[in-house]
Amino acid sequence: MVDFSDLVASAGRRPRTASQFVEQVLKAAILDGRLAPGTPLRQEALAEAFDVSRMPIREALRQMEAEALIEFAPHKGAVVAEISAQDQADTYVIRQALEPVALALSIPHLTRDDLDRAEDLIGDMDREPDHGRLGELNRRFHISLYAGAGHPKLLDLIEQQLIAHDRYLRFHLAIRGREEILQEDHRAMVEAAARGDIDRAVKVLGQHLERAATVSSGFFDGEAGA
Amino acid sequence: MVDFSDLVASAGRRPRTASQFVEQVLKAAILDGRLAPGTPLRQEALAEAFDVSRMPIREALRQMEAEALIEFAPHKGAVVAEISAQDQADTYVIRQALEPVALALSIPHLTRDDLDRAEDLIGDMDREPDHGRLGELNRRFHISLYAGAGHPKLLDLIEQQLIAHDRYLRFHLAIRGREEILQEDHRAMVEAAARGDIDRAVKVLGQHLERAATVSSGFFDGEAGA
DNA sequence: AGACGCATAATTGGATCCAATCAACAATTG
DNA sequence: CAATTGTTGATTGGATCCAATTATGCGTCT
Repeated sequence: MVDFSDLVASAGRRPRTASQFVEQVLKAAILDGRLAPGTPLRQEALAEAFDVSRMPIREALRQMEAEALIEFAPHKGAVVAEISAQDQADTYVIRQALEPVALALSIPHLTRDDLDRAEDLIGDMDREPDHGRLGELNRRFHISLYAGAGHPKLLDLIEQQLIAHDRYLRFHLAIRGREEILQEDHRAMVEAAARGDIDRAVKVLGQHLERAATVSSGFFDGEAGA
Repeated sequence: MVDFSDLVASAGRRPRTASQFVEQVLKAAILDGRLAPGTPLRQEALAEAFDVSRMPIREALRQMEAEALIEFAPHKGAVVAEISAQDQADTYVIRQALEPVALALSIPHLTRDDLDRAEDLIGDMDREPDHGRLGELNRRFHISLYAGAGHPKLLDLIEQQLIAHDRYLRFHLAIRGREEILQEDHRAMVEAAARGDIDRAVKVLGQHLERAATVSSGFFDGEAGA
């Protein structure tokens, strides 16, 4: 059983509406693994923990359903979406299709600021002791390299996939340590991007995703305990 | 001003919940252009037209926001999402990245049924007089070719992009007639897929999307009247 | 005359209440 | 004794009501 009160206590700044607040907190909790897959989300319990009525809860759940973070069944309620080898593989296939395109489009327009930010994030990842925050840093690193791509819809879509990836990264970090981050690839990508070497950067990114997918794919076969 | 009652009158079978019914009707109306971009969606007016309370309306709107079909501002309400040359270009970039991957993965596993369905849909498109329904047929055609790809998340994502594309296709059909469908490309794709010729099929698909994007891109420059 | 401020109306966000649906368990029957 | 059916409790879906926020229009002041 999960104590939802802990979640709301650890929340950041409250947004304008209660719905957004609920969504923000639940989303973060699902992504960093505090809410395990399959956990039922009872509206009444959540309402009490957040000290609001059931209505903002319902609206937040509806939106998270559309983001595939939870699964909804009419008159049955919501549960945290399951993770699976299949789902993880899907995410990698999609990232492999989208991110090289974004990177290639982005590199010609990358600014010094973008590259600095990417390098800073690599350093931040080296120093970050909390696994729960590594996912966000990794996400921001990748996105910073795609910042010049234009095509906001493309970037939104990639961010969604990176968010989905976060859930898996969390598990891998907990079990196998942080080798999964593959920081050498990150450095090589920034270096190639800084030189404007599109082909090289795209190739490294492709290998990076390929390697990450391979390392990750073994996870569900034996070690998936909890 | 739009008469929402007409929309609800033209609706199909009612799903289990009122929210789903509202969402289904509004979604279809936005996609086929009956609800123009920028149209404000007042909850009270919708509630009256659908003969339900404002609550199912709100839940439906929330979900459509997550699908980017409407735009939401706190305390201001919802409007039908705008369309733009930029948004259309984004959609094509994303489709160009995703669909060739899906097609290549799918072809080895396509069944006779899948191919028959694709061919039937080409014929249906030739015979369909209603522009509003052409989008759905085109969508189903593309998806039928990707049916063997596995990776359900990838297919869902592609379907989302095809849905987004529907809104633009509707406008092009109304203004320039149905040349935009490029049925020769469709036939060539099925033919190559049936032969198991992945390279050829992927190449035709890439050109198909390229040509469609080119034809479409001129749209917003001069002819956008309404 | 134009701009600012205040009051009022319209609209959405949230709370509370009721109805419909589903799950679990007990009683009954073959 | 197993299967089925009725009944009760829990949970979600929907309706109504109230509060908070925003837009609009008028009046006043500069």
